[in-house]
Amino acid sequence: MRERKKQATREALRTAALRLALKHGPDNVRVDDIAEAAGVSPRTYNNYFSSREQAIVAAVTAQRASQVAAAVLARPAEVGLADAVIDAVVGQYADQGEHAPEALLMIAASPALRACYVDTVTTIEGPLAEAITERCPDVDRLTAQVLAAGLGAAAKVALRQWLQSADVAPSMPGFVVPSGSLPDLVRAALTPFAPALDAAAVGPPAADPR
Amino acid sequence: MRERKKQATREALRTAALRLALKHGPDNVRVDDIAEAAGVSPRTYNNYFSSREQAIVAAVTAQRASQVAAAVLARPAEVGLADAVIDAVVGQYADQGEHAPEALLMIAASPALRACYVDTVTTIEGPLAEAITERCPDVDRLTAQVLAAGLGAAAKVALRQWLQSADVAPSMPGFVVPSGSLPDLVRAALTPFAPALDAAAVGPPAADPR
DNA sequence: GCGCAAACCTGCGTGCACGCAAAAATGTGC
DNA sequence: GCACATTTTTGCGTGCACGCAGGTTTGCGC
Repeated sequence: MRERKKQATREALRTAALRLALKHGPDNVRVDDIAEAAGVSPRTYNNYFSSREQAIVAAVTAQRASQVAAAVLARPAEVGLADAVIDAVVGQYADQGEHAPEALLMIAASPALRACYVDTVTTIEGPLAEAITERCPDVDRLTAQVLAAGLGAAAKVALRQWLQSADVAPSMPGFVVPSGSLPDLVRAALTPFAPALDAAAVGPPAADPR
Repeated sequence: MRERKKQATREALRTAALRLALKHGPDNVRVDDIAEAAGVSPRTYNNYFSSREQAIVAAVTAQRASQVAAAVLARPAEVGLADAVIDAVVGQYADQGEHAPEALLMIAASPALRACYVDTVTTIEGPLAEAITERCPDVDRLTAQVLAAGLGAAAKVALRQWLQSADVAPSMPGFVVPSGSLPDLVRAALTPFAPALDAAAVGPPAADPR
């Protein structure tokens, strides 16, 4: 019951942060404003989010981590690890939720928000590693962690590039329209790791014969 | 000639930061102290380093980025990309410089410093990507970036684990002795990516026949 | 209901990162 | 050597993150 309230506060902070940021622009929102809008003290804000941008971004990326893990395990057992994992991650960026378009535009326009948004990919690495070991119990812990981290890093590269493709053009402020399909870019970024994933899934303890 | 002076200031700040941190403990050093010891204003400090920990850590990791890139290109052309790259990265953690032992101990003991130290691995990713494309001009830019990022992520996992292996044991403060060989750990962390590296080096544009 | 322990929220104080604009230092053409 | 354009340094002000030490709420056993 206590947990209920905590999640509620989290949610309130997230949505308040996003709403205010969209309304007044990301630089014209102070932490105090968000806290007040959510009905908590400014100090409490930092018990939930350790930076100002984090709350705004969290409104968009809230349950990505758990979704990815679930998606990996949801793939039929026949498909290889590489396909399962890559499809799962790509799927996360296929459907950006409801009000995401405007939010993403704002995030793309602000360097600080961009960086924070890209960093949230890190949160999927833990669950992803667990999902990998669950699907392939033979790969050892370190390898699973490393593979998950590698995939996360690849996704970050893709995200960064997609978000950046905006401000290369000397466009007027607000005119940031990331070009190309994000899912395609993510898939392209993850594909180089397919050999590593399949190799790990097949013969983890096999010392290479030399 | 101007560049000279900047590098000198950087160096002064780095060494001053490390010296003071070792002397008084990492938490008892303010940026004002470091700045004063280096003979610049506190504000200038933040023109060179964007966080307090960064200067301390930089004293240990200063030219790692360029060294890795050089090491990759130094390997004879016959050895595969995977071996070349992995050896180069592992080599970076084989010989910790002169006064590193005590510095590393301090870094391992402070969570903030640990995080910052791990983050410096990011700086090698750019040069590493360049080195990869230089060695294998056929791999496209995105793939090279992704591979470099993946390797960086793997190295971070290894580093984090090594540094953390200390405070698992309920040891008394200061008694943090990372166990096991760091180079071995790093190699183990990077090895899962070997198949991906070799696959990229061999047939990058080959669409998989289906 | 009642008291108690744990978890949580809050105010305060400190140190820090960084934008901004003026001042100082460093090169450049003449 | 002298005026000038650039780059660096610096002081100042603001907002932010977080440790700490109470006060407040929440849930549990009785």
